[in-house]
Amino acid sequence: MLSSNELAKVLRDNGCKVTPQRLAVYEMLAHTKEHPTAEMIYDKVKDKYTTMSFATVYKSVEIFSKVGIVQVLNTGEESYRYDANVMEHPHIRCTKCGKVFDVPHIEAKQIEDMVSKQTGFDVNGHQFYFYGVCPKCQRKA
Amino acid sequence: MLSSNELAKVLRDNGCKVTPQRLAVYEMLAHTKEHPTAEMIYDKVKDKYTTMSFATVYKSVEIFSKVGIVQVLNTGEESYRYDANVMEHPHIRCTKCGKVFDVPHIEAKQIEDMVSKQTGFDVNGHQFYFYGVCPKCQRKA
DNA sequence: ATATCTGCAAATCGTTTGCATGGAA
DNA sequence: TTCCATGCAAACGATTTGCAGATAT
Repeated sequence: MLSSNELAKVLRDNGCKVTPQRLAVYEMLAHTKEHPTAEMIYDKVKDKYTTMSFATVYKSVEIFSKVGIVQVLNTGEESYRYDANVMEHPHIRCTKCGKVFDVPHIEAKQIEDMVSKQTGFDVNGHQFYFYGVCPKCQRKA
Repeated sequence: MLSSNELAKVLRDNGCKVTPQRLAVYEMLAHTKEHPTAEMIYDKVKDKYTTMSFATVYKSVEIFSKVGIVQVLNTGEESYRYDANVMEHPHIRCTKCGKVFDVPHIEAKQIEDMVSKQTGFDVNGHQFYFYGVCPKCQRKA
């Protein structure tokens, strides 16, 4: 979660220009907890920047991902989701309503160490996805 | 991992016909550890059944997945991978060569319980993906 | 006999790319 | 002024679908 100034600095430090579109895309990501897809970002940002295009959304999140200020999620759906919280943390998707939530915390270091021992891999990352029915959908049933 | 007879029974019990193509696709999946993509399945099975089509591969794995004898993996790549081992188990992908391997075992029950308490979800599944460099690629470097 | 399956080709959908114009430095 | 970015439209790649002919039961 960077402020606009911090974001601008990161972009410039990486030889990228600071544009209103990029600010808007990052802003949207920093202010949501819904782990939006490219389409959700586009729909939201288009309200303010009516000329916004899908291409710009994709190009923006690609840069953000490359410079390490946004992470890309793939929860097994058709489309990617994006998260401005770059701390590795588990996610859980409701199989009824499709919403994706954060899971507070899991001490993954030990687990990675164990996996490294078991497989001989030099482990440098992971993604944990859980699936189930969210509290709201449980109440509906 | 079902025998041909067991597979035939499962298919018939679900109102599906037993065809040579379906047997071949399942056979291929049951005899590999490489967690193949649809393309890898197609390439392999085409050697024996020269008329095999992509459509049939996709339709076959969809049925297998629906009746619960194949699981679909999504390790964050462009394409899905398929696994005839339906036991929930973690996978690890080498970021150099792209190969996907099984991770022996993690006691996930406790972790799911913890996630359930933290989120209020009725948790009924998970996918754990690890990323790193495999032993072979480490030696090359 | 009849419902299902195969396999081709066309369609779809998310994502990427080429390129002319526009904007940041 | 000089790149780099935007945004349209076309391209792309994995997957899905429609449908006519073939096959399992």
